[in-house]
Formats: sequence, C-alpha cells, structure tokens
Amino acid sequence: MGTTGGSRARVGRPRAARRPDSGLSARDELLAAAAELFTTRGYAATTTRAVAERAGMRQATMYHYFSGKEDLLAELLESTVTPSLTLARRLLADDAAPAERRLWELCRSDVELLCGGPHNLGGLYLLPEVRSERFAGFHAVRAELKDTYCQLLAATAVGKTLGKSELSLRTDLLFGLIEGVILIHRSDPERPVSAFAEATADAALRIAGV
Amino acid sequence: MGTTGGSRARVGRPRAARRPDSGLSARDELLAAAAELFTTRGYAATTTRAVAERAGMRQATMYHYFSGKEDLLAELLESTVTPSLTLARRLLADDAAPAERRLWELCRSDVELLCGGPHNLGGLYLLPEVRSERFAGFHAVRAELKDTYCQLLAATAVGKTLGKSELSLRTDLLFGLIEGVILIHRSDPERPVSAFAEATADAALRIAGV
DNA sequence: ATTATCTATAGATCTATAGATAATGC
DNA sequence: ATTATCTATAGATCTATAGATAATGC
Repeated sequence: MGTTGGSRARVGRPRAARRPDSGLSARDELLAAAAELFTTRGYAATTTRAVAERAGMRQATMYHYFSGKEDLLAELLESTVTPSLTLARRLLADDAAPAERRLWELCRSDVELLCGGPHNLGGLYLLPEVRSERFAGFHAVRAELKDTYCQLLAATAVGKTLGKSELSLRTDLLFGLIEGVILIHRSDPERPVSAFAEATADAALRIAGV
Repeated sequence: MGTTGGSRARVGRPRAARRPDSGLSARDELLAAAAELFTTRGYAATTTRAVAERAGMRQATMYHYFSGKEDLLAELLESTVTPSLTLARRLLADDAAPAERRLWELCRSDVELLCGGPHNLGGLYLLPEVRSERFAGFHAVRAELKDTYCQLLAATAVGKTLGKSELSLRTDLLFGLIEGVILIHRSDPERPVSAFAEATADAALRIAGV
C-alpha cells in the first residue's frame, strides 16, 4: 500500500483534529477509511467528507492524495485482486503438486484475503458501482484470475472429463462462491478466519465436483 | 404485486410524457423501475427522479404512492422473500418426500425467483444498504427462511450426523450460495434460468455434503 | 521554498412539500 | 367531488476548487 511513514515532526500545516499517530501514511489512512465505509455503508452512500474525517483530516485535504472517491475505490479494488493473481499464476506453473491441491490452496488463500485483514475487502466486490466500466483495470485483472481458476479446474482429474460448457458452469459456480464468500463470513463473523477459509476451500472443491 | 389495473380512461390529470400502456398499475410501474435501477446502479446512487421517470411520471408523483426510496426497497425486499418462505414451510411440513429432495427443490425454486423474472431481484440482497436496521421486517422473514433451510438440512441423512457448529457452518455455506447466486448468474446471463437453477441446486447440495 | 493541511464557498445536485391542474364520477 | 398528476421550489446536502496558513528544510 505505499509508504508506511511512521515519524514525528512532519512537514506541513498540522491537522485541526489531532489524534494519536496511526502509523499509516495519510494516503493509507484514507484507503483504510474508504475500505471500511465503502464496505459497510456502500460507495454512493459514502461522502468524501466521511472518508476524510474518518481518516482524521478535513474533506478538502483528501484531494491532495486522490482525485476523488472513484480513485480510492479503483486503488482498493486493484490492491485486492493483484496479490491473488500473483499467487494464482505461481500455482498454475507449479506442477509439483496435484491440480486439486493447488486449486484448494488458491481458494483458501483468496478467502483469507477477502475476509481477513483489517477490513472485509470482499465486501467491495458486491458494490453495484464496481460493475461500471470506469473500473476496467480491475475487471481485466479479475478476468485473468478467473481464467486461472478455470485452467486449474480443467487440470484436475474431474476437470479433464468435462465438456466446455460444463467446465464453464463449474468455474462460474466455484468463482461465484469465492466472490460472494463475504456473505457467508458475515453470517458468523466470530468464526476464526483461517479455519473458515479451509472449510470454504473444501466446499468450493465439492461445488466443482472435485 | 397488487393491482394490475389495465384500463383506459383513467381518473386524474394525464401524465406529461405519454407512453404506451404498460399494463401495470402506477404503483407497480414504480416498483419495477426501482428494482431495475437499484440492482443495476445501486440504491444510494439511484435518485427518486430516476425511478419516477423510468416509470413514466414526474419525480413528485412518486410520493403519491411511496413515502420515499426506503419504502420502495422495503416492499421489494419483502416481496422477494415472502413467497420463498411460504414454499419453505410447505416443504418442511411435507414428509412424503425425502428431506434431500425437498431441500433441493427449495434451492431450485429460490434460484428461479432470484434470477428469473423481469428484474434480477437477487441483486437486491447484495446492496449494502439492505443491512440497515430500517429493513428489520425483511431481516426477520429472512432469518425464518434460513432457519427452514437449516431444519431441512438437519433432516437429511448427512444432516443427522452433524454436530451443531458443523450444521451451522453448512447452513451458512448453502444459504450463502443461494443468497449470492446472482453473482454467478451475471457471469453468464444467457444460460437458461431453469437449467441454471437445477445446476445450482445440485451444487448447493454438494456444498452441504448431501 | 516546499509541503500538508486548513477555511471558505460556488455550483450542482437531490428530497420532499405546497399548491395548481386536468381528467373522471356523480 | 375525487383523483392522479403536474409545476415550482425551499432547504439540505455534496463535490471540487481557490487561496490562506503553519509546519519543516535549507
């Protein structure tokens, strides 16, 4: 997420509302605030003022770091999908482990990413605004990730027996479960994420018939 | 959805923008417009003007039928979950068929309800605003529906072997898949809904380990 | 001199109400 | 007389910019 910039004695006019140092750079404070508000209240319902003030600064100051709400959401979306794609590619290339095992690991890791961490970034995927073409960069990376899921599934024992449209349906089911995993997580947020991620990965393979 | 009121020669001042008769009552025209806009653009991003004008009337006229956007969403939500709960109760009581079969049928029917029909009402469940306490009526009915899923699952052969927390996890997985089914439907809207609903019901039972 | 922040605000909405109007019904 | 609609608008936002200010850096 960029500079973590912990320090004292910073350049620039001091903030009006002093608060204990979060340890994050101002930019990251804004991203964290936006993630929380977007996932809980929604994107359109979240004002630039709400984001800035939750981050500890005045509304106008946000524009020093981001060109607007859209810019914040775009960055959050890409930061979520990029590490997942990196792992997916590594797993696809690694032919030491069986495909079943690699697919399971990809699912497990994605669930941890989406449900773990300080904010439930998985909730971002459910925002209706995300479908807009303004987030084409995100959609492109996401499509690549989905294609990797599809290739891993096709490489399993079951996958090799499937026709094209059946493979495509099962990929959609599998990917849809992961994409919507936050809905399940929300129904019992107390469940420890690591065990939940394993259980969901098990379920994901069952859904795909693996 | 209430009165279907098809007719000519209606009481009241004529609309400014005449359009061919939709066959729906003004109230239902508003609900249909709201369903489409809420699911595609989101709730907060949809203005009262957009809803009214898509329904063929001016913004202020909407207030003759609904007290505001919130009222529209509340009615849409309840209209989606109520028929599903009715079926669920009937299936729970019907001990002629095996529980596995009844659970499958409930899943299939819910997928048809959420993905079929003129607008993809399933998309409403993903709106962040829906979690607000303002929609407590909906949440109550929804909780009852989920409980029925849980009881049907518990009545299956596999269900009887599960401990409490394992049953609860599998209910969450199953219900979460159905709740998020619109995400899967969106990835290929061309798939015929009835076959898709059957495939998703199959997947739902697999996820639950039935 | 540079930087991060502030205050102030113009312009663009959006909601919800008040009150007028143009039909039918009796 | 009743009804469904309209037009107009006050009041409440919200975004994005302009320009001032209070730190550090040199």
